[in-house]
Amino acid sequence: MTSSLPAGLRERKKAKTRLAIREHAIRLFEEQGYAATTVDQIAEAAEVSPSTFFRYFPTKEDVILVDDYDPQIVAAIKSQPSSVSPVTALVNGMKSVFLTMSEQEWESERRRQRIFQAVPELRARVMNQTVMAIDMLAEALAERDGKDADDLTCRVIAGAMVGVVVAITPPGNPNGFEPTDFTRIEQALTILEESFRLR
Amino acid sequence: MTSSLPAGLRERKKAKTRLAIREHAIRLFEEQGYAATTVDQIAEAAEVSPSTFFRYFPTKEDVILVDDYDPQIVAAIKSQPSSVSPVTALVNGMKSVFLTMSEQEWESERRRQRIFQAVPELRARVMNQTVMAIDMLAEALAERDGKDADDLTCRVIAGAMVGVVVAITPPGNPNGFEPTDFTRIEQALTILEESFRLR
DNA sequence: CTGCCACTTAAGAGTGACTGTCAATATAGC
DNA sequence: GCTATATTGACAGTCACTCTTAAGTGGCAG
Repeated sequence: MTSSLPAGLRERKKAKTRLAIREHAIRLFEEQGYAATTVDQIAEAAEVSPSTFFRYFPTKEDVILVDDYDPQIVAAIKSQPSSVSPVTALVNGMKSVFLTMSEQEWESERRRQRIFQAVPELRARVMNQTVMAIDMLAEALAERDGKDADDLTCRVIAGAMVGVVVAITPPGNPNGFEPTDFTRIEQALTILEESFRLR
Repeated sequence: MTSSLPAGLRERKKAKTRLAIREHAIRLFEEQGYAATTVDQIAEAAEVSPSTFFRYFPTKEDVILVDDYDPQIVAAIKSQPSSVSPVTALVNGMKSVFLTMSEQEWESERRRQRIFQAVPELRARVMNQTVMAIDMLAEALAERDGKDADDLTCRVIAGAMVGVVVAITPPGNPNGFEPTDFTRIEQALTILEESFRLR
């Protein structure tokens, strides 16, 4: 019950190597800072060659830049009936993902967030990822409501909701995203909700 | 009436060098592509040394990444009475900036946008800049309405409006931001407006 | 069990962005 | 003119990232 079904021995080895690189990378980033850590150091710690590092991650940034959660949230939104308002659907979707995370997952997420906050370069890429999420969200809303995939109103709602989340996500908090902060997001979305007449 | 008041000869020379670097850089980006253009090439074209390039622009990206407009829009918003709704204030602010731009400025802006669209790396930094603009906008709204600088409702409104603009800004259009597209943004913000009860 | 194929890896050379230092030159203020 | 300061170019060095080549390893057919 390690994870899913890594049939071949090759696949398992790859997954292990990938994980080893990421964990050593994050550890080194925490210990020495992001900029001060070289790819060579990460490769050495993970016991692979530097070129192998780049076979697993296209750039040094990507080693820490993986977001598994957005797609899960989008899926959770799609599964809700269109009788639920967009804001409620988003809040429910976020709850179903964040409130079922194990303490271990939270800890891992916290470590990543802390590094993001400290490195403007990484922050920029995370923000960009978030902006990309608007598209997915707009599509999910449209699908749920049986509208056109590029329906303008859906795009507006999706954009507004993501904008609110970004605006409220604690920029000063060095730890990023705590379960506590989640209530703040819910509160902010409620303010938006109260301003919505649509649907 | 060239621009402001470049008293010393030193200042004038600096401004000229800065402009020369930027213009040659943008021209080369258009001709050869962003990645294929080296800093050395830009420096040579602008007749300065590579080290001088980095004295004017901290990174290669920064040579094309200057946004003079956001602060102007924010200023225009602040100057409006609080009787005007946030959305209307934003639309008016954007109008006062974009509709008074000369054709030359539009052309220059189009060229930049075209390069942004083509280079994911630059897109990410622009998006990040846009997200940063939420803070400025939230502050401007709060100041205008005599509220606390970090008033939650103002942050929500600012986030939602910026989110909508980002969501609607033509991602497919290789030219980015045309006067025509501006009406689309206004339309989208109107949809949001109609959904606002606040103020 | 054995040899073959596809995939994965290490090693090394090369490119280009970016940093820091140092000396030479140009400018501004006196 | 003379001096403090600002700007510059030359140079060396680091590091992310790419590409090529050769060797190792798992999976599979004979």
